[in-house]
Amino acid sequence: MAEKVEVGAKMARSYEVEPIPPYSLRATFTGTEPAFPSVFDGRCLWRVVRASSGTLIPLRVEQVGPPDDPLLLVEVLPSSPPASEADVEEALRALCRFLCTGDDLSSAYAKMAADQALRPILPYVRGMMPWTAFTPVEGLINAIVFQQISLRVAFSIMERFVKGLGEAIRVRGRILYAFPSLDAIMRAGQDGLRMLGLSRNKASYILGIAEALEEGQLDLEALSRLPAGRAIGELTALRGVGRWTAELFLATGLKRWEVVPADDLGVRRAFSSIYGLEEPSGEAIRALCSRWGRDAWPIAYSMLVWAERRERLLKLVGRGARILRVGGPAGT
DNA sequence: AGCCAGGCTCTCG
DNA sequence: CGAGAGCATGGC
Repeated sequence: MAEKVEVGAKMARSYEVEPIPPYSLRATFTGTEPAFPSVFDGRCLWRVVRASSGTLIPLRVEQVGPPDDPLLLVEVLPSSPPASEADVEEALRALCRFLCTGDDLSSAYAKMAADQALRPILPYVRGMMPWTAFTPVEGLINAIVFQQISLRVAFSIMERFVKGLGEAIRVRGRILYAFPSLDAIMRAGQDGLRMLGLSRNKASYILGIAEALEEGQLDLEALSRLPAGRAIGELTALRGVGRWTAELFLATGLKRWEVVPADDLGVRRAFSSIYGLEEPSGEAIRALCSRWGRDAWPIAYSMLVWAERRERLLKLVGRGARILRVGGPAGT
């Protein structure tokens, strides 16, 4: 321990990461924010990583190259205790997984280009990586918090949850938060969680999951090795986890991209408007996605973002000017 | 004001 | 079994 004190105490260390192009941090996070405590300020992504040693490691990431020749500058900000080499390596690995720097979307793009309805979307989503949770645990808790309520509300509750239970770190004149530990969540208990805006049900779901994780009855990483169907089965056995939650978790928490939360309201809206389907069922969407294999979630996510963005645009235009209608379902 | 929002569980018939 | 109520907060 002692010899590491002077190494990282004051000086920030920085690293370079070369993502697989095309890659755009800005396209990935503007309009589609990461869940708190990951923060994107328009230029940099800020995040505190909890290493398995327990050390909290604050990171700052900035993209310096263009999407087709991308380079990420990662700064390991000073912390106390200072991060060891092993801590830093672990933090960088987690960061790259989160940022999808090693994920090649070229086959997803090829499939979109070959699809009449998706080809026009492609230029708008190139370089945007699928929304991802920083860790599996975070992904599962996010998915539970996101149930039913609007994204706006869900994000604000996540922020209260993290600020209420996660460690705060002051760095570069900013306050960053670590995602709450399982201990902190369990200490908060039912009442503590409810105070943060969670419903009775969601508070108890999250407590149940935290306990199962702590006692080793639940191993989220182990689900990575199961076929998707079996993983969904294991997950839905948990109280508070239905099919939607299990699928969203697999796609965003474990990056099982052959899985799409097909019953999701936003996904259904996207498939409806882009393919001109009327109230498509989850099964209809699954059928369409199944031919995309592991590109299913990146493609569905692209559709989701584009449809949402277009909706917002139409709403905006609708207020002032005349609408020039382009494509979409023949709605009356 | 009241309803809906990126669901799930519990209850009841 | 299928249908319905209740739930947290924020926006419209």
